[in-house]
Amino acid sequence: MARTLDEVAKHAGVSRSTVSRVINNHPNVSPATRARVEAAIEKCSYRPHAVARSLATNKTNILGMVVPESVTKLFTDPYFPLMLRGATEACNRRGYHLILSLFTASVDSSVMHDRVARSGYLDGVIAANASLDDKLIPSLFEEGIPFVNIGRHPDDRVNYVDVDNIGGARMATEHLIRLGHTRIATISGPLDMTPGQDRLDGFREVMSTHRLAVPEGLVIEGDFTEAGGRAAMMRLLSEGPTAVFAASDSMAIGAIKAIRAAGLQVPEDVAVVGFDDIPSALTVDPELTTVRQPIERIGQLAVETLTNVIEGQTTEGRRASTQRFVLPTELVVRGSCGSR
Amino acid sequence: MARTLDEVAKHAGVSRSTVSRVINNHPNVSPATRARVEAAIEKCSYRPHAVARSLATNKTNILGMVVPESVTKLFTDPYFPLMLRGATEACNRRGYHLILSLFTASVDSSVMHDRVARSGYLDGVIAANASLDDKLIPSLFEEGIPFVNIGRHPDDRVNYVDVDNIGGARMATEHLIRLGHTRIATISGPLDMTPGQDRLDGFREVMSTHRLAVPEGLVIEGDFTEAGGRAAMMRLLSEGPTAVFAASDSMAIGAIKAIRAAGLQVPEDVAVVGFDDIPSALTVDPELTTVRQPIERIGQLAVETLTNVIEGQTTEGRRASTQRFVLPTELVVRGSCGSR
DNA sequence: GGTACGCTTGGAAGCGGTTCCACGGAGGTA
DNA sequence: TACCTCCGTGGAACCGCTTCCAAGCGTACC
Repeated sequence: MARTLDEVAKHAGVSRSTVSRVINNHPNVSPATRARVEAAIEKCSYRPHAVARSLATNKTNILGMVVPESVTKLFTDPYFPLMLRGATEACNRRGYHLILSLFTASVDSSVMHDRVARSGYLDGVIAANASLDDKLIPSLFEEGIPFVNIGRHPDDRVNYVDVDNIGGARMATEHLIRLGHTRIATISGPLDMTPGQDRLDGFREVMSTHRLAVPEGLVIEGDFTEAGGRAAMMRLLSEGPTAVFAASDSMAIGAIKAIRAAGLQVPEDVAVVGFDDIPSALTVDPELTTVRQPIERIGQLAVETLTNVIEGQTTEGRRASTQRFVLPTELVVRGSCGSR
Repeated sequence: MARTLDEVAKHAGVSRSTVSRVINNHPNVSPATRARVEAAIEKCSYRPHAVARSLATNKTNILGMVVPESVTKLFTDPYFPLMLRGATEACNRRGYHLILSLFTASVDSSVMHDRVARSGYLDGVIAANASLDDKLIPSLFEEGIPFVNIGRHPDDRVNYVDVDNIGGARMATEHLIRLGHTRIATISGPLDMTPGQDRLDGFREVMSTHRLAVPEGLVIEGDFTEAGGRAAMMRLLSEGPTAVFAASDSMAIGAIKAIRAAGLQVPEDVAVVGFDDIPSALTVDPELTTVRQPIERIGQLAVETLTNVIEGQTTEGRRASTQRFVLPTELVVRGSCGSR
């Protein structure tokens, strides 16, 4: 029941410095002393006081996962739990804790920024899809807190982990074209978020390569939610597309419902392709053709990258170069595009 | 850019005790001094060092949300993000941080227990649906860490927040009986989890009240997942039920797919009722009749209860009585039960 | 046999706050 | 006027750990 180093030291008949050395695996402790101290630690069932240790070392082993307000409303999308599970898994392996901060309307965002950037508890921060103009990133720079963004960022000091959104959108669009569609609509993500932009860019690029027109009316900006996808699809239907590429599975599911509600069939009348490959892509009928991104891996990689940065910073002294990763995406063909 | 109390004190021409008093709103500071100190704080854009403060006060303002391994695999179910969003929202309002711990197979659970119960960082812990025999709860008692469980717990020292699972199951079952069904099957949750038990109990109770038989073959234990629900339903079909009560929406969705795969119709051949009212209850066709539980509110209430316990403990000196809350559930009738 | 070096170990000074205690001065009462 | 009280403030101890520094000792080499 000993709670402090001193008590353990007394039990072992050594000084508290020595106990500290044993705990931290310093090399210069004689085997005999080490054994004695370890026995005392065991006997006292002693655990070091993490806060005191943090104060002395200036390291907490706590990371922050920050979800900006613009993204908090999407938090129920299966994307987040999956990403979080990857992140916590990596934290477990690396011996870090993860503080989850969702920006909510109930608290002023400047207060939240302070709590994240200046709490003093965080060794580093993962920004979950901070949009390009989010004030979070400047405030992290200002406080000098190491961080990794999920999603690309133009500032070349920003470490990030992203998926190949453009490539994924290309594959989806190519696939629809290959199936013979020429009048293809798209429901994009929010265009102030990089995945929204990139998936639209990939779509436009392929359409243009194939010299297919993309009239104004065939592009509608969605919000990544099912309701948004449904609403967008209702408007698109009047334009008579034979296929639609939705920039998220949730929106694709909404689109399918809108198509059905209009008395049309998927994929016979309108083919649908989504993006993400969330579990409900298999729930919907017909099963959704979609672009799979390695969501759980993103969370893992973000944590791994961040901890590398943190630890490299202290051991190497100088700041290593910016870390950036782009993970591949993959087309998963199922029933909603009508290819079988 | 002052980082310490001393620097601020120097700027203001006072001692660091006085600065500390200003920051903590101690009454005995003259208005003039207070103003001078506040100006200095502002000018230095000083923030107290949270870790140092925690060491001195023995309070971190950090809560832990612990998800046992048995539950981590369910983490992608929309239940968790919703509950988490409620919890983080309450944390934001109350000025706490939330550390999220998912027990994962990659790290030994005894290590995880230590990291939760003995990290020294946590003022309190929320156990997310710890099963009755989970070793987490004893180890929290042992360490004397205040905690709240989500889900009832028989130990009468345990604070908990739960929903009326029994009542919800009763409503669902009553509804099916009211529609004329007599051969009603159920896919229960895991019976080592209290929601699994309670929803089954509510079902059995109503069936027995109405003197309806529940042969062995009409009760199958599921695992709260869609795949589990599907597998369970495939077995149930050979028993020829006309209705099924699934103890979670995910399982209900799986059941619907199994029913369809067998060439039958929902609700014409088999009526289906779920539990939870997750968003995809509206995605599935037909929309799912289900029992709504206030998921986000559970997370909020858990945090509120926990912080009350923590703060009551320090201010009142003596431990207040056990805190327990059971939130009501509500039947939401949609298409899958055939009532319209 | 003496010196130098290296390995162990203990002591003490932090890390950046909070808080107890004591002290000086002002105000109130006898 | 003398004494007591209370308020505002500074000093110092303390929270529990890490780590620098110095000292003691044994060994090896000259």
